[in-house]
Amino acid sequence: MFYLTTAIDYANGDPHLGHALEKIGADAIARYHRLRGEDVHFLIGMDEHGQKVSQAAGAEGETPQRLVDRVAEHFQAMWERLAISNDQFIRTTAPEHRAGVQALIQRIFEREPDDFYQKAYAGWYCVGCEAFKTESEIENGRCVLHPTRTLEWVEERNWFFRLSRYGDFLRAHFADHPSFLGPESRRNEILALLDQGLEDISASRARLGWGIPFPRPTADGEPQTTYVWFDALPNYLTATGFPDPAFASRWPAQLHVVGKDITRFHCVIWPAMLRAAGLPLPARVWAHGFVTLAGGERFSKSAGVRVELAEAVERYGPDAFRYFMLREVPFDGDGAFSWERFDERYTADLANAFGNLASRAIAMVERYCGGEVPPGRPNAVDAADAADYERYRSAMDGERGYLLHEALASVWQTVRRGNEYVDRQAPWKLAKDPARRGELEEVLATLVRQLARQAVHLGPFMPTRAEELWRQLGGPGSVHAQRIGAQGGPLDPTGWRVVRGDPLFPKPTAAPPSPAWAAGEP
RNA sequence: GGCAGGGUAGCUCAGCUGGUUAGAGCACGGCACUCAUAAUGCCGGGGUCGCGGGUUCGAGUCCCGCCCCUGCUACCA
Repeated sequence: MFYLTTAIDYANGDPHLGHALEKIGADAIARYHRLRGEDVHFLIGMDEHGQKVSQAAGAEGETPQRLVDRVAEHFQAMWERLAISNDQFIRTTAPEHRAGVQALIQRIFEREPDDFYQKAYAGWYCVGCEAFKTESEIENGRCVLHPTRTLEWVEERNWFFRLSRYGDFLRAHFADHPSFLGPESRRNEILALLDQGLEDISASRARLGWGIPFPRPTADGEPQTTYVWFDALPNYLTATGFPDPAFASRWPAQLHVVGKDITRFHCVIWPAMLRAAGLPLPARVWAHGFVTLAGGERFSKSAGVRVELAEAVERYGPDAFRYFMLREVPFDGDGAFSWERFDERYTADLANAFGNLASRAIAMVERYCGGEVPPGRPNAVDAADAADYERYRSAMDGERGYLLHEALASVWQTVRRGNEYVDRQAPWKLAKDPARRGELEEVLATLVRQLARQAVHLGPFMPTRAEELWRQLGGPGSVHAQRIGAQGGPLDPTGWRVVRGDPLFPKPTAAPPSPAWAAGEP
């Protein structure tokens, strides 16, 4: 069982490029593991509690539940549009999640009663925000967001979780499991954090309205609401059905895909919570970077201008968008989005290099072989491709981390090789000489073998276009049903009947998007 | 401030434990070809390898100093 998750998205706005990058990347990983024949469970979801949600709802004159219902629909519609293949979609407002969170807390109370304790929390409280403010949120003694209001010094009693106890455990776990957190730079940051020592964290709040009731009241009798850490992070666990004993058939997760900004929560707080509950830890956490907007172009954050996700997806369709994001933004760091780069990549990589290679190969099989792929044996081209696919594999399976951009680059090495091979062999010349029929057939068979491999390996990245190529090649069944790795023998397309179709990636006809950028929130 | 990682062709980057004329892709110029979405292949122009010292027969690659950029330095989900 390969159980992987993405961070649950906070339901206070619609999905943007950043959300999409994470889901697309995780989807490629999930689909890759399915190609390897593994039993995959892929979880995505929404984080729907908290002050900001209830405030946003209040501002729009509706209930928090109605707001999150609407936002969740927007997210799910987008993931469907992007062909995200999640097996499950969890929402923290679901009754099952609520029950799971409370069960987890109870379990910690039972196993490690000393890990929860009550303490008066004191701090500057902003009535406008309905929340306590930290130093960084206070300027001149006033809340940055509500400078007209006066901050109140408020004390309330709530539950704390003894995170400080788990520093040694976490250090040891990191030492024993070098690949627990990647990439390396994030790992080093967390190790530095652990060396500083940990402080305890809030587990409940009294003034929090929109959330899961904390299972135990405090001594002053005030009902408590579960604070974010114990509400949001356990979604990965509650999604398995916990505390139903069957949860163990899926837990622990093999991989949490998260943004680099929340690695700390996933690599310190979450493991400590699980440890306290006596539950196994996830095998790995991968922290991806962010999509930035290219400076010096038409877009800039300072101008309050941003790229609309829907517009980017519609530009060349979901598959091309997925390709661009995962090729251009290294999955272990940041990368910029710009329409110019998007157009360049689309034209050079997808339309010219790859789409056209498929077009010319399929056209020649039709013209010279009546559409039936001639027999052929693996040759030097296959051997060279194999080396590229070995790099693809090591970039995808976590061996060196999750370097999706490198995997794509490896496939494009084979595309480059294919174009070079066609020109060198010049099958259109061979076709004019009946004596060279054998050579012609070998060349065309080689090309189709290459394309078939490319279709299979690009399936995780461009599921729809890969399937369309597979269909045009005359491959059996679905490209996504193919298996690579140990169980998969070399593909042999002999006898397939190719079907010329529309270009996989038609050349752009329209000019780049007009300056219709929307002035949004910065 | 502290810790960490970076500054290499117009753009995005590769250059492992120091060693022949510093590489790739895109973009740009020329040539070739015609199967193909006027696509592709080949050749080429283009870089004081952030700045200044030092070690060495020899440094983008090591050492010192400086400049600039990014991330982290815990209750925002």
